[in-house]
Amino acid sequence: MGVDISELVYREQVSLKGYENRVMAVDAFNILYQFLSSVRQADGTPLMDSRGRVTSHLSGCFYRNINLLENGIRPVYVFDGKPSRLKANTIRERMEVKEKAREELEIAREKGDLERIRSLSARVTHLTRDMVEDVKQLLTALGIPYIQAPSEGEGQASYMCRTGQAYGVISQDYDCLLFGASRVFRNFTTGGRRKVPGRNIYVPVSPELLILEETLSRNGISYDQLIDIGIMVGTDFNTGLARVGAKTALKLVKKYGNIEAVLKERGEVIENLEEIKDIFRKQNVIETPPITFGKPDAEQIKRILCDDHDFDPARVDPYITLAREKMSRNTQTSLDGF
DNA sequence: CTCGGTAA
DNA sequence: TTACCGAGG
Repeated sequence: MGVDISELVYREQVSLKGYENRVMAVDAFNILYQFLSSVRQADGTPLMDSRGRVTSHLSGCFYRNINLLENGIRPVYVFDGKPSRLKANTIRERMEVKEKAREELEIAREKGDLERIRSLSARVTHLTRDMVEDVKQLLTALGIPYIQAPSEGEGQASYMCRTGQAYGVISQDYDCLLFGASRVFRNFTTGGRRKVPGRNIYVPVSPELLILEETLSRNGISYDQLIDIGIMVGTDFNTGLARVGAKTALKLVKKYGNIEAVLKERGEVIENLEEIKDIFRKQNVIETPPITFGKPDAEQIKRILCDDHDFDPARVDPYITLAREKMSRNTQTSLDGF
């Protein structure tokens, strides 16, 4: 998924504390896919309401936002728009992988292999229009703004970070660095551990902050060279060079200066090279999207979660109260600042 | 994923 | 307090 340059990226372990009143651009599709694949029962079934509609995304979105708000963070969700034509291959490959997983899931169900059923169920998840709509409504009810990106959500979120409209981007993907995001937060959650798939063991997971400038300076490369490295390794918009990982790509770029020189030296070609670079450098974005925070609307939240999707009010209510208090306090302090 | 009761 | 684990919808 995305570009794998993790070996080259400078990162720091952080916590959710210490980012009060910071605007964070959330890569919405990225986080929603996480919820869809992870918020499940032991047998792989997602959470559903009484009408059989999936609610995993709503559950994840609600609790995650409560946590962010509780820590004084101001999230802005950024949704994907129309993908670049160069992403067609990646999209088709993902569909094929899902189709294969669907077939394997049938077999696993027949065998009753629970662990396998669970991991395959996570892989076949698909984000529907309705789910996206559900989340947008919930965000509005929570007073959290969202932006519809013209094209790549990561590109829009990264642009907002690069231009200081957001402090950082919340995403699992390293692509954001190629899009120029100065700070990327991964695993930005409260949960301290994650289950290893297929094994009954857990590994500690804590939020980490990826820093673009440090990544560039410590590797002795420019931003353009980082993009070159990403393209050599492979992105959503191109297949990388055979047997070239992040470390090799770094060596090659440092030796020859840029990707064009590397390709010439090796007698290789990458189709649409300039267009791919432009996707990262000259993003198709809304330059100054409106960002307005509101107060959580208890009635709307309860209508969406409890009335429409069977959430237990006893579980929802206390968090609405918490969010409302927190949001009004934040509004107060930001007003005091002026 | 996240919550919350229970065990250590 | 912290770790674990079943349930949430």
